[in-house]
Amino acid sequence: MPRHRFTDTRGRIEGAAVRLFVEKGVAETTVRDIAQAVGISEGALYRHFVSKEQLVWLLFERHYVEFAARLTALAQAESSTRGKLAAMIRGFCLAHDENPAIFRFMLFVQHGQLSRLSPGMSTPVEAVRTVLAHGIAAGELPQQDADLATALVFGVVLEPAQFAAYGRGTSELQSVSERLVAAAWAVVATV
Amino acid sequence: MPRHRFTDTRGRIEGAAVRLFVEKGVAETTVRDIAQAVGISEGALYRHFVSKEQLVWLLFERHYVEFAARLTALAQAESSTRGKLAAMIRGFCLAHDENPAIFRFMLFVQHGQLSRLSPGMSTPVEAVRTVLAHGIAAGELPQQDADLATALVFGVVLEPAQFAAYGRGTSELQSVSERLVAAAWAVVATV
Amino acid sequence: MPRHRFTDTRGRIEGAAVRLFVEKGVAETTVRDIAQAVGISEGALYRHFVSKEQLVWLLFERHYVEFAARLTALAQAESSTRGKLAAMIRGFCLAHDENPAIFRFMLFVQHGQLSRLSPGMSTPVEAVRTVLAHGIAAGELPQQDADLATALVFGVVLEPAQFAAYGRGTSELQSVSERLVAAAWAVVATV
Amino acid sequence: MPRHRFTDTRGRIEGAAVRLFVEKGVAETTVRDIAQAVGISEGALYRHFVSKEQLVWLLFERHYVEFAARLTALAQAESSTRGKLAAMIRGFCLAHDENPAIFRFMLFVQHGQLSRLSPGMSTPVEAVRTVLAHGIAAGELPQQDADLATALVFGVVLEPAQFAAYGRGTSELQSVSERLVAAAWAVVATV
DNA sequence: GATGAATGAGAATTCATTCAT
DNA sequence: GATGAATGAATTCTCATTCAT
Repeated sequence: MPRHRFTDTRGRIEGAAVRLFVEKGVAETTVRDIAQAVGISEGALYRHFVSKEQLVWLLFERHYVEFAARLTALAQAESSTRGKLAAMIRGFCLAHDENPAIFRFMLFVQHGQLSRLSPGMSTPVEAVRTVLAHGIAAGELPQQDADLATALVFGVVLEPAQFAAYGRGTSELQSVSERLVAAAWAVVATV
Repeated sequence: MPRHRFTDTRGRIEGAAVRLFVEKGVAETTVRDIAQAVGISEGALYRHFVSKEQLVWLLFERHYVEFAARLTALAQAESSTRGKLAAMIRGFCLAHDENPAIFRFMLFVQHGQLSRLSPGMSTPVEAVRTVLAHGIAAGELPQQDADLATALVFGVVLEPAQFAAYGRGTSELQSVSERLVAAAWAVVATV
Repeated sequence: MPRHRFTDTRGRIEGAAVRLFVEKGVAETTVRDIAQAVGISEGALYRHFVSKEQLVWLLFERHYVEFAARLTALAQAESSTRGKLAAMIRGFCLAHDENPAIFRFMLFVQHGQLSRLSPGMSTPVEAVRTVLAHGIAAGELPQQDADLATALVFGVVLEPAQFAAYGRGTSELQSVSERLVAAAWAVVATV
Repeated sequence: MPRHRFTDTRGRIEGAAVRLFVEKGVAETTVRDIAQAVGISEGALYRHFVSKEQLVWLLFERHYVEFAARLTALAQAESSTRGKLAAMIRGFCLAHDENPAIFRFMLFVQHGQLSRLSPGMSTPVEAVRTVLAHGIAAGELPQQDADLATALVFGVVLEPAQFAAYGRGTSELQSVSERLVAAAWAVVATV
């Protein structure tokens, strides 16, 4: 029975950490920053996390894997390549708007975490690439390099998110999700 | 203009710094790392740069401004919006292939520097946005939000560069530049 | 006298502490280490001991005093100096083999504690020294410095224990106790 | 050219460290303690040593190996086992009196460094054991376990050193070296 | 211009101890 | 008696920067 049954210190640490990592960068965020944001001592953090490094990795890995699964599920609910791609793009927009900090942390701030992913692990990149590669093989998309196609789709959805973070354009993506769906399709259908 | 024709310590510092900043991140690169890469002492670095911060800023600002000017010049040499955009995309690819480290440093690594740009300063973003806004005003492009259009164009060119950096797809962009030109056009012409 | 016949948490703490102190050193053993070894929480330890320091002192002092008394009793049961010394050496060997961890803790690990002993307190060193000093005074041993003689006797019995701890020679001392008796006698009889 | 050509900061750090390690123990000596004793900042220490751990190891290993070589050389200059042993005992006494702090650090304070010695490395223990084993094989000493004989010889010389450190008996060993030589011989000749 | 030892302000981490439950 | 989160002081170590030579 925790001292404060309803405080959820661990969750508050995670929230503060993601927010600070996005705001200032991982290296620029000190353990003290996080502790102060949560309102606990620095030492207390170490009851919940082994190290700052582990905290970064945990946050990244969990959200990255969850988001990959989410994208995959969205794609599987559709039958056509176009439908799958559209569903995924909308999934990106939704995820961004639900929690822009986590979205940005996972997709921009990574801080070298990508190289720690174990080879077989499913990632958002793999999720999108799988759909596109199948679409190309099935003739639903023109013949093209699947990696490049994947990069273009990611660019179409990530760069508006990046712009949003810098105050250019809308701060939420769902209002432009159909535009992004159209752009993503255009980019892979037009070779 | 090198200080000493054959040593050009300053240039070697800049080169090593950009490379290390891109490889490991700015915060993760120590002054000692840079000095060792160049083969000089740490103290000697301060003959050439006031501080690490100033070095980062100098590198960023110079290349960012130069690149903006380059893009603007490329656009001005063309008359149609389509021509201008195509020229700029090819300019992106060329700049990337000339020096991927500088390209990445300027467009990915530097985010902390963006806020230091003085308001009126011309940037790559402004260069592209200007062309697109004119195209929209002139009816050469469908009515749309210029910021979003700019983001999409940037996504189309930056994400393949990002993928290249992670070893996905080609390492140079010029081989796919016409594909990127087509994608960029598709993304702004298809609303 | 155990507090609870079947749990005896206090005894288990003491046992685990001695073992860990010997294995890793006092400073290197954390309260958490001890608590984990016993299977209780860190806080619970403080129900039984005021502080880590007090635990160390308690363990040391109790065993040190007990062992001194034991040696004295063994000596008193003999009449000749040779008999007294032999009995004490056998007592060392027996004590070592009964519980090598306590033996080592008391005689090797504790050096910081020695200075806390109150001046008049009887110690193993005093026990041996008393016997030797009497033997010298009574002419049963050649004239010599009693402190040095005591040191030599201790060396003869402690160093084999030290070697045993490092896996050199036998792990128990009783199998060589007569050899040690002979060596101890040789060392004080041969000047 | 060092800033202070004649300051020998590194040597002063080593001296202060050995002294403090012996006085207070390795774990109880902080990097700050050492820095203050030398009169430099904590950070400055790290220009000379990679870590506290490395400093401990360096000090231990260097002196341990040197002392082993010294003992071996002393033994080799003699022909009989008795002569070799006597020379080594005198070598122990000399080394102790030259620098009691280093002697104690190397032979008592070790702090787990012993386990880091590479298997083939020559040590003081090996030096003594080799002489004794040869003496036994050559019939110059009675048949006996060489490890136990080595332990006894070490006990005869180390325990007086230990007593000296605690203020019992003489503070220097050379005044009793012939007594220790006799004791050492008695201990291995009397089985 | 160059060197590299030295500084001093943190940074991450550890740990004995406390205390609300 | 027991729990384990929390504290706060210390500890090891890092690093941009300075400066005597």
